[in-house]
Amino acid sequence: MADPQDSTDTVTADHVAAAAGVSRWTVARAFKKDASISRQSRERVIAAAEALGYAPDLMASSLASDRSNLIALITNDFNNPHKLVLLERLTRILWSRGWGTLLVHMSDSEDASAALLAASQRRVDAAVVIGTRFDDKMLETALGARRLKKLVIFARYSQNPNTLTIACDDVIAMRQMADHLLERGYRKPVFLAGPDTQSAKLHRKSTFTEYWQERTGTHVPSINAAAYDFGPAIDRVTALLQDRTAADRPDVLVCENDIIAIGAMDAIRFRLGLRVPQDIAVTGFDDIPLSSSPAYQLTTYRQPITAMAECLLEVLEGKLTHDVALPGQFIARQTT
Amino acid sequence: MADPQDSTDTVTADHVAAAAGVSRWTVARAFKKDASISRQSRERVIAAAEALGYAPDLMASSLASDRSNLIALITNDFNNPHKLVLLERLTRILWSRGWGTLLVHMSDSEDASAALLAASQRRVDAAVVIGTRFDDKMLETALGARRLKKLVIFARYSQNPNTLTIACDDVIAMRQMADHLLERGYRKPVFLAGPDTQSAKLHRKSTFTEYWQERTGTHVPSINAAAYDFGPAIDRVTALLQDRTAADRPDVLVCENDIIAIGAMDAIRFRLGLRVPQDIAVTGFDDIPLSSSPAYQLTTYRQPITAMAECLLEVLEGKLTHDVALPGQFIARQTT
DNA sequence: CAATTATCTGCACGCGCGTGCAAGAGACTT
DNA sequence: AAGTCTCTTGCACGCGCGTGCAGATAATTG
Repeated sequence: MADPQDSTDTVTADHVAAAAGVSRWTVARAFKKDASISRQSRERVIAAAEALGYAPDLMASSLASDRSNLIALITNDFNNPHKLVLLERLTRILWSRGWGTLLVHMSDSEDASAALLAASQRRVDAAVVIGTRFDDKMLETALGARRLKKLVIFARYSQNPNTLTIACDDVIAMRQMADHLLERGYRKPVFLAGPDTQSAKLHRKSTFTEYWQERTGTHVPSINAAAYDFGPAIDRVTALLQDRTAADRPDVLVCENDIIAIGAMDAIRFRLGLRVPQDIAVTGFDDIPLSSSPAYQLTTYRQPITAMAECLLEVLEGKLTHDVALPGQFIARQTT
Repeated sequence: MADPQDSTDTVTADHVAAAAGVSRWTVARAFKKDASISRQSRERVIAAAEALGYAPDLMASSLASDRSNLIALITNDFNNPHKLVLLERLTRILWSRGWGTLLVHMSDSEDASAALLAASQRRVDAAVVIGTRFDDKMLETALGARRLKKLVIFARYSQNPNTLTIACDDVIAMRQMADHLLERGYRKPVFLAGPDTQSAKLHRKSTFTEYWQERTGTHVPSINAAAYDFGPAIDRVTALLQDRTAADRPDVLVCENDIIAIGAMDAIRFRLGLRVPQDIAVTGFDDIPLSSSPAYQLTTYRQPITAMAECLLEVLEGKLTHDVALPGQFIARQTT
């Protein structure tokens, strides 16, 4: 056993053990919940630890066990402010339960494998892909090349059987949205989606169009913005509407998310000089902070992020092993 | 030495060593830049590693050396979309150079110590406090209680001598802003700052007011929003302006950052029914994506984030040991 | 060709802690 | 009081790799 009295500045469990008059392993037990240790030993150890400023080294702990308590948060879509909300909620909740979060950027599917590799080199217990645009090929890469204990798709759907999906229930959401629009008298919607991905399932679009068809017997045309960002949305909506007469226009733009909806509103107001909702109504999805600002007042749907994060915790703890889709909250504002 | 032939699925350097017919240490050298190793051994090792799917375990590596190549990114202000830009840039650049980024949430200065503790328990090589609101007391806690090898304040100023500051040069920026406003004929500015922190130096405000005083001999009144968010900014600006006559109003609101400026614009337009810039001009700081949208077209100042991130790398590599303030880029749009 | 130098390789030891087991200390029964 | 059970504690070993040095090999020189 190393001499705990030496003059290095790092305090290890050995130092605390010596100070408390117990063995190193008892020190470890004092810091472990539900460990078999007497109350008085634990108190003595904790007191000694505080006096010395000791805290267990999680890195060494990870090496010895094989849990790192580290989660890789993987995202590539940094244009959408909603990501900030998701990141905030996830990091806060995960850290409070003892999980560390490694933020990983993944711009294209080429460096997806690099990102996953880097994460696995740090022994992450799970990788969480956050509501991002990706194709299933990328997921295959992720699951194949490197052993990742778990891969969770958060706030998005995946049809890959080896992943776990935690998302908002888009079916409930979009039906509620459609009901709301029908009730308000809208009859000619156009669906504005993000970029056309190969395989990530666009539940929102398919649910809305199918349900609308079912209720009204009419087809819903759809268009795509080149990216999940307001700029491309502005361009696409301007292109769609600029040469149309009032009779020829859709009466509502149903957008896949808020950031695109905001682009759509900007196009309607500033490029075409029309009014929302009098000339064209708009709906979004996510309820980003900006959507409640007086400039937009967007009718949208809020994802149950906190509940989703709680689910993630259960998945990480192994208590939950199946996909989850949770209902969120419809929010009617001034754009419909 | 453990038998490399056993059936566990984790591939260690021992397995690769056996496959390549060299020792474990030669394997390590093959993965280390500038290591003393012959070209052919390196090639043989790399080939064997690829065949086996080996990648060095960074966690074990951290334990053995005492560099973790991990950086804690600490932030508390998740309302400002600018944070997303900063996070994106930092994670991308840091990961590409081999640093991992741990995202840490720090809501109040109470759990600041918890956050720093958690980070130090993971042996981070440095903590980077990102452009966040904080007081120096919190920094003291951070530096005192836990050994952190380095503490870098990013995109913000600190007067604590034990930290390193990497920021945009607010003095150059705000003088340029003032010159621009004077040139356009504005004479009655009000400065809109964020919440009043005890000690974080508000360079932007003091620079602007002092320089304005110097050039015009007139005093610049200033007000504070309750948070760095558009909601509180709307309230504060509405309160400031609602009962004033045109003659009694400021002619320009100089805002500490874009998100506050956007709140100010919303207040001017939607609460007071006035026009920007005809009735009141507005300026911001940061050039967040929304500022270039047709709805705002905000005159602002872009921080040199990439250059700042490069500086951070040099600090992490120990090549740079003093504070840095870099000039950004003034961007004139339609709000002045 | 021997001697010198430059280049490359192997190894003992340790980083700080977890796992699983076995021994010790009490508490309780008959 | 001896035996049984429960609670608590100590320990050998290993997690995968880095450090610093010494020995081995190759390259160079006179």
